[in-house]
Amino acid sequence: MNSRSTVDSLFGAMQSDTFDATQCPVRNILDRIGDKWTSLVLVALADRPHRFSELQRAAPDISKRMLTQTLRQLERDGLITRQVFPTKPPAVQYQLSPLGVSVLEPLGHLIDWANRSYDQILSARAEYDSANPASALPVNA
Amino acid sequence: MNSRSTVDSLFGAMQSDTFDATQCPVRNILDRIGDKWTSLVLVALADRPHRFSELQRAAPDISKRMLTQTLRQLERDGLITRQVFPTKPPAVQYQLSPLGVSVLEPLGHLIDWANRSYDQILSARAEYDSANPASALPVNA
DNA sequence: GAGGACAGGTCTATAATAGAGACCGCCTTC
DNA sequence: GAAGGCGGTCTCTATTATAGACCTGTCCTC
Repeated sequence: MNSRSTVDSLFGAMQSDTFDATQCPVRNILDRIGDKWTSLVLVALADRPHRFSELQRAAPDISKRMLTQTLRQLERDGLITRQVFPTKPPAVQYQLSPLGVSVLEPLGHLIDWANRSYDQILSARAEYDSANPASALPVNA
Repeated sequence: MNSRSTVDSLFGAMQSDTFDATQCPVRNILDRIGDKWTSLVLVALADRPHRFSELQRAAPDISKRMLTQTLRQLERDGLITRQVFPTKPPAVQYQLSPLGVSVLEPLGHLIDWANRSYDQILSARAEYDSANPASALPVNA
């Protein structure tokens, strides 16, 4: 039933019938990139290495717990490195690894698209909401 | 390899001090792109328009509820269109809008990166986990 | 040598979210 | 007239995120 005509070479693997979506590399990674804080941290670190509390200040609405978790995941995935300096008050520096740097380029494309398209999306939302006034997202209501 | 200057200009706005992260277009959109099902749906629709149940079959582990919700959001954001055909059993067709098509390119870059980097990430994870055996992610434990 | 400030976290309790799966009205097919 | 597909919605429960208190140090000041 499922048309397995794989037109696009990029998406082909994701569209084949035998594809096991539950252990998809792409989904695995998109889940990480897309979560609420990861990309923010990556962008902050794109500029220069940051200490823990610098990152906290850069994104004031992230809780310590979430920041720790995000950083751990990124470290585990090899996108950032964590360096502890045994200075007077021990300092911890996070910085992008080469792999982490390499994600900035595709991420940058997406950010660029987001910026370019934001207006369109906002007006699409406004239009949708005015067309569906009472039940914008009935599933959630 | 990586055009650092481009990155800087792209991320500049996100790095400024006055930047209000809570209503950041990019985060807004990344949250959507990055959520568990959105990109999967987009990729499926990249091939051709799909009906509701076709999408369900394409991603067997998505529940109807989540699929509905994902589609509503995408429709609201103007990335896909929803067309109801009053046929014998009424059919609903979802397809990408021009805006939806336009996101495929940056998304494709990211997917491409994910595929290329997956091995590195896996081995980074393995290394991390063997270096931190008991407490891979203590925050969650 | 007590008190406070900071760093870099961890722990707990609660709110929000995702997910499974039952249900529904309508139609067609057996 | 029973069964099954379509395109959903609804309810209930498990998972996850978030806020915010707490903790272990090391300074520094008094």
